[in-house]
Amino acid sequence: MKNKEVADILDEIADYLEMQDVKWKPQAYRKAARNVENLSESVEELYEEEQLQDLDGVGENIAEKIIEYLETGKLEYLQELKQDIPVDIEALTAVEGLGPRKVKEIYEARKVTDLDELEEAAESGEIADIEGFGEKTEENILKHIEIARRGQDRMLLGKAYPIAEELRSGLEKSDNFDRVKFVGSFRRKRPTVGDIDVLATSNNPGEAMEEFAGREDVIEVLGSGQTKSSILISGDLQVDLRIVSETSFGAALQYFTGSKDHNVGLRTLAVEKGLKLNEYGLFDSEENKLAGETENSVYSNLQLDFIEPELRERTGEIEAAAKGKIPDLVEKEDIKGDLQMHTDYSDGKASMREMAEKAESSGLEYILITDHVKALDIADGIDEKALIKQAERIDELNEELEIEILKGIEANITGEGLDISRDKLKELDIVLASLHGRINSPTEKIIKVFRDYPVDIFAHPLNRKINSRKGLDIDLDKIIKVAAEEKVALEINSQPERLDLPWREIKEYREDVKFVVSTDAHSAFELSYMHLGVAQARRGWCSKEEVLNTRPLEGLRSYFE
DNA sequence: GCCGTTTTCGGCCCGACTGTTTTCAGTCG
Repeated sequence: MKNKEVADILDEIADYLEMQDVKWKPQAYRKAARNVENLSESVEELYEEEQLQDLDGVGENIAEKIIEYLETGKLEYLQELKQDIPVDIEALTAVEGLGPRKVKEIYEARKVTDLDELEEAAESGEIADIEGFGEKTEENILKHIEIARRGQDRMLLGKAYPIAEELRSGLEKSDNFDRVKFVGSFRRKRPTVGDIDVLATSNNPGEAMEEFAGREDVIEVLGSGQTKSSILISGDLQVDLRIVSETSFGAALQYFTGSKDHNVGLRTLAVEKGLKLNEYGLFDSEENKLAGETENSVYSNLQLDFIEPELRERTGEIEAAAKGKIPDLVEKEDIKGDLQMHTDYSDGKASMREMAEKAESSGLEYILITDHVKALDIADGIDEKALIKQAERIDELNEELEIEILKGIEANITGEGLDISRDKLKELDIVLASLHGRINSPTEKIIKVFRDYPVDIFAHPLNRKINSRKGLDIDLDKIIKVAAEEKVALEINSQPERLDLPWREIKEYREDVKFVVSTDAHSAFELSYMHLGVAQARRGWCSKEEVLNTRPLEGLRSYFE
């Protein structure tokens, strides 16, 4: 899968063209880059099937360049562009406030090509002297160069959540704020967020902005105006606040939630209908406002069903909404049980009782205990003897507690099969299998395990870790075909750094296979991650029917039998 | 460079904010 790689190349071309003040081409390259990046299949596949030009924004020229890069690993055109202005464009534009044009001017005036040279030039006062630059720009460069150097990863959604909630409760308590809503990728529940966007209404915009910029956790105020402010809070997390009027709150909510591509699609549709859509509302050709107070009114006036924020990624949601084909998405309240968690029998921190009581208090009807098998060296696993003891303990707790505790295990897919015997598995209610290390020909091994063992759930299928580990290179088409035949459900793992199966794959396969959403909790607190997994199921267009643990216990059992 | 049931040529999103300017360009989202 070289989608990200190809997208980066196209973005780099756009940067260089922008430096040279070329018109329109940069946008064309960026559009193509976004569409390659957002592909659900691999760009290599499109190339092999000679379908690159079917992609919106990819014409003859860009297709040729993609082909050259895929075939040779290089791109002559980009090399040439680089020769004219040999700078590390990616690193330099990562400095807040520096874009391609300024990078070019700094290069031409001071021969700065990378972050070290930039720092040197700024420290010795050589930047402020460049025409069009000044003291402030130089200061800002010095202030932001360290952040650029750290090459910040986007923050995990699960990590941003508590920060965002605290922020919201603070703003909601204040008299300066009336309505407070999250927008942007946080509202769309993308697995990672670049910043947190907040939309608000206020009777006192000036004071509201002042209060926002004066918060205790503010490290730096990046900008502050009448309607828009940006701050940097602890952990290098940027928070943007926009204050809008009550009458256009819905339109602003729609606009700032994005995604950008979704909005482009909506605006195009508006234009086709002779209307105009912006962050202030939906207008007809005489500038009469047709909608804007609520988000719903914007969609309904475009003759569209309401589109949930999680779906707004331009993967066909606008077309579906026009035909009334948006699925009724699964909700966290639909979830009746949690089918992966670890206890102090293996590497979990809490006892079974603690886990069960916490799950019960959050309204679940059943849980599945899935400690690791001992053979797995990454965790302090459970052996067969302890498994018997655990089963007895589960029986005891089931006598005592309302919630039903099911017996399970997370078995490891090894080179030879599973690291636990078939006989042992038969004594369990539900069996999870997963991959941890790397093995040779994983696709075949996984399929063999599905065929040979009574596996019910394939846990965290790609075994990816966001920002640190790429997913396994496995053939999901083949695996899911067998999973469907053997009634193996695919897990949507709710751990913030996993969120695996990822949403694009969920969307692609949701008609072929069933899913379960589980927390994989290793502590009682982590049981609260369920909403993160549900959000990814929603991003994957899943309805309640496609998620097995929305069923009451009997329904779940009957599926796996 | 891409795209088109109004076009194969002429459009391509645009407003807020900052810093540097005396009216605007660059950046960001």
